[in-house]
Amino acid sequence: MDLASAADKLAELGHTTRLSIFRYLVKGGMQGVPVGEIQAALNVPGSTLSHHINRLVKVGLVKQRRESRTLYCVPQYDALIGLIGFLQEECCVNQADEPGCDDVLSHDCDTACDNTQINVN
Amino acid sequence: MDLASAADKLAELGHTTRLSIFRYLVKGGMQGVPVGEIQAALNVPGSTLSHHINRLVKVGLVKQRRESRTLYCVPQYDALIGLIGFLQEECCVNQADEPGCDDVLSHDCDTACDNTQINVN
DNA sequence: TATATATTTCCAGTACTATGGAATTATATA
DNA sequence: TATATAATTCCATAGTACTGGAAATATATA
Repeated sequence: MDLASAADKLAELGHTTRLSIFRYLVKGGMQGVPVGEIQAALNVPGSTLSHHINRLVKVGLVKQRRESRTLYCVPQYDALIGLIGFLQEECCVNQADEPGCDDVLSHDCDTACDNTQINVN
Repeated sequence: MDLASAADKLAELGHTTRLSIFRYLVKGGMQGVPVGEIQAALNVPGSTLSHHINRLVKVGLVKQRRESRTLYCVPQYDALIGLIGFLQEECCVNQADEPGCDDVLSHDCDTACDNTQINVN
């Protein structure tokens, strides 16, 4: 992922309502959640919600699937994974031979199988 | 990290100039980078740069240390790690017994020691 | 003290974002 | 066709962000 599209995604997630929407969609799973259910759960007026969902769709974090009158919103895991990957590779693992974030990020791996030293670089 | 402060950090990283600044600081390492060096490297007017750096400082992604006339900007890895952790835990690992992002995110761990099945939940 | 360097704060203009009621579109059903 | 449901688009208003020149602050040195 390039810097510009990473910034776009970060900006859209950088709003409490939209971040809440995305989190709710993830909890709902891959089959998707109807707009109306999000509206009831998060208590956001319809038009406001629609604007926010549209922004998430525009940057590829959410896709929509219509089933008769109901629009299902589906979180795009790949987009988020790509974003996390950008942050880890471009903004975390550190090119100056210093610890950076590697120690903390590889922590789960180390404790899960504490035999090999993993070099993330 | 709670949702509100995650959103704050995401919003500040969601701007190409600020994301470039943060990435440049990470490349520079933990000793920090003078404001003037960032200005020369990214070719941003001083006052504009100062505004952007201040926003990164306000949400805890950057700290500053003065050494005589020079202000060094230091990236705060912990803040970014916390943010990545929030995204992984709240928006990626999936509560509905579906694959979610786990398969992709645990890939490095699995290949590093392909003996145990790691349960991220 | 006068001057130079490093950076910020002040200020103002322009642009974009957020919000939500009202009207509209899409679809289903009586 | 008339009515109901699901969600969007239209529209206007208010607020916030972005930008950068000019003036101010902080510090060092001649």
